Formats: sequence, C-alpha cells, structure tokens
Amino acid sequence: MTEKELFIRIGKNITRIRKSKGYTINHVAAECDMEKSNLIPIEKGRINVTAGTLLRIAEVLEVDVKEFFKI
Amino acid sequence: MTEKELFIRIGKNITRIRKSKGYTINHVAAECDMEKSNLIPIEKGRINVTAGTLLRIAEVLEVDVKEFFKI
DNA sequence: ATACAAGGTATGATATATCATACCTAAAAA
DNA sequence: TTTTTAGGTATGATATATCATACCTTGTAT
Repeated sequence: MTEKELFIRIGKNITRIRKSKGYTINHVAAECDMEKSNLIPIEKGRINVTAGTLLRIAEVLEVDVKEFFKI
Repeated sequence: MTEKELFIRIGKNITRIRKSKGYTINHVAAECDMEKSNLIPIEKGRINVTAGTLLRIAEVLEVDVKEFFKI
C-alpha cells in the first residue's frame, strides 16, 4: 500500500464516521480546536496527518484512532 | 487520553513488535529508509509521528498500522 | 432578493517531523 | 585489549503539517 492510498483511506474513514454522527466539518474542526483548512485536506487524503491530530479527531468523533486505519 | 500517552503507547508497541521479530533499531531504520535519530525518539514516545512514517515501519515489521494503536 | 450554512480553495506564517551527520556509552565478541 | 554492535544523544538543515485568515460556490432558508 502506498502512502497516498493510506492517506485516502484515513480521510474516507474520517468523513464516513463524521457524517454518520451528523457532524459538519466546521463543527469537528472547532471541537478539535483545529482549522478546517487543515481538516478538509485530511479528509481528502492530501495530508500526511500526525498521530496527535488523529487523536483529536477520534475523540470528537467518539471512536478509537484504530478505526481510521480500517479498510 | 493525552497526546503524550498516545505517543508512548505507539512507541512501546513498535518496540515490542520489533523485538518480537528480532530486529534491531538500525535494521528497521535502514529498511524503512529512515534515520535512527528519528526512529529512536518515536519508540520513546517523544515524537508526534506521521501516518506515512507509521506505514513504513508497519510494512517492515509486517504488521498492520492498527497494531501500533492497541493497548 | 438576501442572508446564511456547508464544503472547499489560496496564501503566508509558524511549528515541528524528518534528514544527515557526528559522537557517546555499555556490552559482547574477536 | 581491541573492535564491533546496539542503543542513544546533539545539532543544524530541510520539508511539510498546522495555523490563521480571506475568499469562493452552492444550496437552503428567511
């Protein structure tokens, strides 16, 4: 698996879980205390996100970080 | 869970899996095409490692990235 | 029509992950 | 003793994640 494929997988998982909870990007970004200009590219798989950022997103989405790596 | 706690968890999992496979830090760093001056602090939980770096390590250790987030 | 919300892009600044290299110690092997 | 080997630290350079802000489009609601 390439890095790019991993990034896209992570992004799609975040988007899927976020929508399943009915949250908007703006809401999650605000709760994570992060900028949507960072969250949007993460969801689109354009960014090599850090573990710390994944943790912040996971806590707002009320899931374990592991969920973001699932196929 | 704090960021620091996550970093330490990731680092301990990497160290544990690496040793279980009988690999040295130098071996894994070389196979990952990364510097041990980066891998050592990652194993010690001092660094906010990126998803891409976790992927490279996971492939050398022949595990899924998810393993690094387990308790 | 007009305001607002949601997703998205662009850009410059700042923080920091990673690289590259050199050096150190302790333990094991020659 | 001498030489490796493994783990570890220090430092400066480079790449890039994240911040902060402004702006755009589309759809929806007022």
